[in-house]
Amino acid sequence: MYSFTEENYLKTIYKLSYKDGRGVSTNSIAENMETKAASVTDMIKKLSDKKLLKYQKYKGVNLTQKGKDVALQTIRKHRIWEVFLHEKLKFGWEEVHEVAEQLEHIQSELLINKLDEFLGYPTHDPHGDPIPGENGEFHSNAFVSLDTVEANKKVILSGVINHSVPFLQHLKKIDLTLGQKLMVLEINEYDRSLKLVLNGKIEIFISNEVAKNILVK
Amino acid sequence: MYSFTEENYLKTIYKLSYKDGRGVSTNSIAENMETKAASVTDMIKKLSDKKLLKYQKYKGVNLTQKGKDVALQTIRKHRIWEVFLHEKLKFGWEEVHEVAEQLEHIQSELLINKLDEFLGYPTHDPHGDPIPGENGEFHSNAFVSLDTVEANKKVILSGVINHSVPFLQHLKKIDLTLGQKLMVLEINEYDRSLKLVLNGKIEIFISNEVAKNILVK
DNA sequence: ATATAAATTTAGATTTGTCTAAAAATTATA
DNA sequence: TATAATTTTTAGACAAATCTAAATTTATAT
Repeated sequence: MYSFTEENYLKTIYKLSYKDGRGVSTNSIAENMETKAASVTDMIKKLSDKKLLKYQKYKGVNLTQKGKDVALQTIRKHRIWEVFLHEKLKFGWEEVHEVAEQLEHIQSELLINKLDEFLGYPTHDPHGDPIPGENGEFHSNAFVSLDTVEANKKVILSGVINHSVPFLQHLKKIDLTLGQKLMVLEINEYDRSLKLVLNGKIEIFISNEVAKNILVK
Repeated sequence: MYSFTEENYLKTIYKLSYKDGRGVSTNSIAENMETKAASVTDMIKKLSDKKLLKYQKYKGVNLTQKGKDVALQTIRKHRIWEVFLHEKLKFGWEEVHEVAEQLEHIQSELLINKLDEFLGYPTHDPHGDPIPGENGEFHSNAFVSLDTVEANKKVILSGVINHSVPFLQHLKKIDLTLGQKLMVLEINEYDRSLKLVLNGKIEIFISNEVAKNILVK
C-alpha cells in the first residue's frame, strides 16, 4: 500500500506534530530523518498529492486524517513487534527499537492482528509507550516524570521520555526497568538529585537529569 | 548488506541451479521472478561484479560460494519465519509463504538466531522443507513421493513437492497435513489413483497427480 | 548450410528516493 | 525598514531497479 519511506515520513511527521503543536517544518523533518531538506520537500509533495497531508509552500505540513491513520498503524506495528522481541525473544529494551524499525513495514493485517493476539493484546511497549488499537485509539498515559514526585510516595516505573540506547542501558545497569516498584526517599535541594528505594530494600542515587526522563505512576 | 532484490535473485538462482543442473538461464530466472529478461541481465551484471555469481554472456549463470551462502541464509530465514507463523501464530500452511517472503529480508543476525532458539531449533518448515543451519548445512531429506509407496506400508506425511496455495488448501480439506500417519490401502492399476487409510480409520481416495506431490517417510 | 526461430543483450527511458548548488521566500536584527 | 541570516524550494543530477524496442547471438529445422 504505502512504501517503507512513505510510512517513515508519516510516522516522523506524526510524532513531530505533537511536539511542535502546529505545522511541522521541513527542517525538523529533515533532522529527524537524517536526510536533507530538499529531499523532504520532494517527499512532502508526493504525500500531499496522495492526500496524506496538507502542504503550503514555506508553511510546513499537517497530516490529514488519512495520514494520521497510516502513521498510527505504523506506530502500532512497531510497538507490538517491540513487545514480541522483548517478551518472547528476550531482547533488551535498548535493543528492540532498531529491529522494530524494519519489522513495522511488513505488510499484513493478518500478521499484526495474530501477533497482537499471541502477545495477549499488550497495551504498552517495553518503554512504556502506549500501543494504538486497530482503529488508532490511544488510551493515553497519565504518567508523571519522576522528578515531580514528592518524597515517600510509592510509584511504579512505567515509561521513559528519553529512548536513547545509552540512557536505557544506564537504567538497566542500575536495576531500573519497566514495572520496577520504587519510592523517592530524599530530594536534594541543591541539584534536585534523588535517593530512591527499590523494592523497599536497595537504595540508589540518581541525578535530576535521569529523573526527568523517567515516567512513573 | 544485500538488498531485498539481490537476495531474491540469489534465492531464485539457487533453487533453479538444483533443478537445471548447470548454468541457469536468463529466461528461467525471468519467469520465476515474474520479471523481464532484460531486467535479469542487468541484475546479473551487478551480482557478477559483486562476485556473487559467475556470468558469461549468453551462457547462463552459476552462483559462487559467496552467492550460495547468501541464498542459503535467505532460505533459512524464510523457513524459520514460516515455522513461527504456523506454530505460534496459527497461520495455515498455505498462508505462511507470502508473509515469509517479506520477513526473510529483515536484517538482523541476532533476531533470526533468537527466533530459532525460541522455536526450539526446528529442522523443517511447515511444508516439510529442511531448514539450513547457521553455516548453511543441509540435512537433506530422504523422503519419497507417495505414488512410489507400495500397498500396506505405513508412512508419515513429511513434505510436499507442489507448494501452491490451491494444492495445500486441497490437502488441508481432505485432512492431509504434515505429520499425518497414513497407509496405502489400494493402488488402482488403471489410473494409479490411491485409496488411503488415515490414523487407521478414515478411508480417502486421492488421484495419482496428488500422490506425486506428497512426500512421505 | 542457410534461413528462421528463440534466447539474450544493449540502448535508452522511467520511477523512486536521494543529493548538491543555486534561487527564492521568510524571519530576524540592527 | 532595510539588510542579513535562515529556511525552504527549485533545478538538475544520480543510483537502483525496472521496462520496451531493437540488435545480436545461439539454436533449430529444412
